[in-house]
Amino acid sequence: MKNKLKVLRAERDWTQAQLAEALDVSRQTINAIEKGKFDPSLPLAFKAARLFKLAIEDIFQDEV
Amino acid sequence: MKNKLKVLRAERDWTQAQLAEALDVSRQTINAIEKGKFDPSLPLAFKAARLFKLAIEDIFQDEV
DNA sequence: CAAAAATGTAAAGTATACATTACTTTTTGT
DNA sequence: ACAAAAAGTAATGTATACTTTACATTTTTG
Repeated sequence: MKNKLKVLRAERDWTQAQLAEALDVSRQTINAIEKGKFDPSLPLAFKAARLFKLAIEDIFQDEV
Repeated sequence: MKNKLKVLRAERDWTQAQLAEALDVSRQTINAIEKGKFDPSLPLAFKAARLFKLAIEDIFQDEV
C-alpha cells in the first residue's frame, strides 16, 4: 500500500507530529505508515480523507 | 463503520460464503463485518472496492 | 558550525482484524 | 412440513495496527 501523506504534508508544510495530532494517532504511527511499515486501519484512512478532503483512493493506493 | 455489503450481495444474489471466497477471507469475517462486529482492514476494503467496481466510500461509511 | 527541530527506528505491550472449528438458528426450496 | 442451505455466533489462536518510551540520525535554522 502506497500513500501520499508525505506530499500532502509538504503541500501544507506540516510535520509528522502535526499530522499525527490532527489524526489523533502517535507520530510513530504516521512515520511507519509513510515508510510503508504497515497499512492504516480503515477508520484512520477515513480520518485522513476527511482531513485532506480527498477520497481514500487519492491518498492510499493499492500497489497492484 | 456501516457498509453496504449485504445489499451488494443481494443485488448479485451472492451468499456470504461466495463473497468471502471472492475476497479471499473467511465466511465468518464477512458475517462479522456485515454485522458491524469489526471494520475491515484497508487492504480488504480495497479488494471489495475492486470487486464491486465502486469507491471504498460507496461501500463503507464512517458513521458520523 | 552548533543547536534545535524533525525524522527514523527499536522494543515491549495492547487492541483489533482475521482464521479455524464447531455448533445453533434462520431462511429457502420442494 | 421437512431437508438443505445460509446466516449467526462463540472460543481460541495468530497477525497486524497502534501506543509508549527511548534513543539515534538527519535536516533545518540562527
